[in-house]
Amino acid sequence: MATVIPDSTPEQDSGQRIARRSLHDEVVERLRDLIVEGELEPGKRVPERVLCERFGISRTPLREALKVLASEGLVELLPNRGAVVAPLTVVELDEIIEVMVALEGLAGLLAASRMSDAGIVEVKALHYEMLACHARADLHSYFKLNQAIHLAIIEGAGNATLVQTYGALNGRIRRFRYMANLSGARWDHAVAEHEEILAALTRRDSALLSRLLSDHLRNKYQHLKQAYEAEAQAAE
Amino acid sequence: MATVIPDSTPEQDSGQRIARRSLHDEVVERLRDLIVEGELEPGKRVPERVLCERFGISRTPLREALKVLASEGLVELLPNRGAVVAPLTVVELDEIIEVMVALEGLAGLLAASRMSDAGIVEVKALHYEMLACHARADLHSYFKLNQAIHLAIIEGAGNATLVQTYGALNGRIRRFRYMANLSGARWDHAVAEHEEILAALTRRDSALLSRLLSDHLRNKYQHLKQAYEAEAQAAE
DNA sequence: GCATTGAATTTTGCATTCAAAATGCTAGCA
DNA sequence: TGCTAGCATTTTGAATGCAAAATTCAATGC
Repeated sequence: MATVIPDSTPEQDSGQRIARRSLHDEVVERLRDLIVEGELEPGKRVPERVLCERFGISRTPLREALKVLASEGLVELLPNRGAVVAPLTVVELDEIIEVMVALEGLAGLLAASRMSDAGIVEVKALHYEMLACHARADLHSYFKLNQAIHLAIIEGAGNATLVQTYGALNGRIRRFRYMANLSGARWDHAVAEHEEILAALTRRDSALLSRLLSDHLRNKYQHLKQAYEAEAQAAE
Repeated sequence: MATVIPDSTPEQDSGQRIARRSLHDEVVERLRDLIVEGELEPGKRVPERVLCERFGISRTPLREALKVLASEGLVELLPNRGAVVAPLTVVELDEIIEVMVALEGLAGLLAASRMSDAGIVEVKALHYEMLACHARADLHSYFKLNQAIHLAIIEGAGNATLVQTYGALNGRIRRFRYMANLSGARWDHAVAEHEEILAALTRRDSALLSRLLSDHLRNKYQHLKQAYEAEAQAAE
C-alpha cells in the first residue's frame, strides 16, 4: 500500500486520462486493478510501452508504480528483462491464507471489544443486505458485501496496521475470488457461518468471534483452492 | 520488501559506490539502513539532492526507492513536497506490535511442528551463543543473536509470506531497538523466557511455543515502549 | 517593528534522452 | 533442412531536461 498523503483533490473519475493527485499513485491503483481483474495475466510480461500509451503517461511513473507493486508482491521484476505479473502458486496461496487466518483471528479478538456500537449496527445492516443478495442469488453483489463486512470487522479492530497488512495480502489473492463460483450448498454454509459471526460480534464474544472468523476464512479457502487447482489443471 | 529476482552478482561491499544488481534495489537497502540506523531522522525531509550525490546516482533510482519505502511505511510521500521519514507514534508502535504478536504466535504454532531437527539444533546453538553474550554483558551481540533466533523460528514455520510480512513490520520498529537498553533484571527475565521457548520448541509443543513467543514479544515491547516514551518526553 | 506580498531560487514531478542489455531476424554453414 | 553466428531492433535502466509547485527571502506597507 503506497503511503502517500493524499491531497484534497476530489475523486473525479470522469475522464479516462490520469490527472488527479500524484500520477504514480494513480498508476499503482490502475495497474493493481488490471492485475486483480485478470486483464494482465499471471506470468506474462507487463508491456511497459503499451501501458504507457494506454495511460497516456511516460515510462517514469509507470516504472515507479511497478516497483511499488513489486514490493507488494503483485509483480516480479526480472533484472534487465522487465516485469511479469507474479504468478501465484498453490504453495504461496496456502502461505498467504495461513497468515490471513491469523490476522482474521486477531481482528475478531480486537473488534469484539473495540468496535463501536454504531460499527456493529453497520455490519448488521451489511449482513442483511448480503442475505438479500444470497436470496436473489446475486453472486457479484454478495461478494462485494461479503468483502465489505470483513473489511468493516477488520477496521473495527481499530488497528490501521492490521488493516494495511491484511489488505496487502488480500490484494494478492483477490483475483482468485473472481473464479470462486459458490455452489449452492457451500454458499448456504458460508451464510450460516456469517450468521454465527454476526451473533458473536453482537455479543462481543472475543474468543468466539476470533475462532469463527479464522474458521470461516479457512473454509472459504478450501473452496477457493479447489476451484483454483481445477482451473490450473484445466489450463494445461 | 522489493520482490526483485536478484541476479547472481556477489555481495561485494568494498566500494562505497553502487554498482551491483539493479540500482534501485540497492538504493532501497541503503536508504532503509540509513533510516533504521537513525541517520535519517523521523519526521525530517529526505534530501533528494544530497542523497543522490552521496550515492553517486541520479534522481530516478532514488525516487523509485522512495516509492518502495513509502509502500513499506518507512517514509511518507507528501505530494509536491517530497518525502519525510515516517515518524512512528506510540499508537502505531502499539498497532505494529499487536500484529507482530499474532504473527509470532502463528510462527510458534507452525514452527513447532514443521521445523527440521537440524533447524532446532541451530536454534539451540544460537541460544547458547546468546547466553554467552548475556554472561559477558555484550548487549550488541546479544541483540543480534536474539534477532537471529527469532528469525530462525519464523523461518522454521516454513511460510515465506509470514517471513516477509513479519520482516516488513519488524523493519518499521527496528530502529527503536537501538534505544532499548536492557536493565539487568529485565535482561535476566528475557533470557529466562528464551529458555522456556527453547524447551517448548525442543518438545515441539505447538500451543505452548505459540503462547510463549507471543508473551515474549509483548513483554519485550513493554520495555521498548517505556524506553521510547521516556525518550520522546526527553526530546521535548 | 511586524506582517504581507511577490519575485528569485530551489525542489519536485514527469517527460525525454541515451547507453547497455536482451530479443528477434537473417544469412551462412554443415 | 536445421543450427549457429552476427547484425538490427526492441526493451530496459538510469541520467538529464523542463515545467510547475513550493520555499525562501527581501522589500514594502502598515
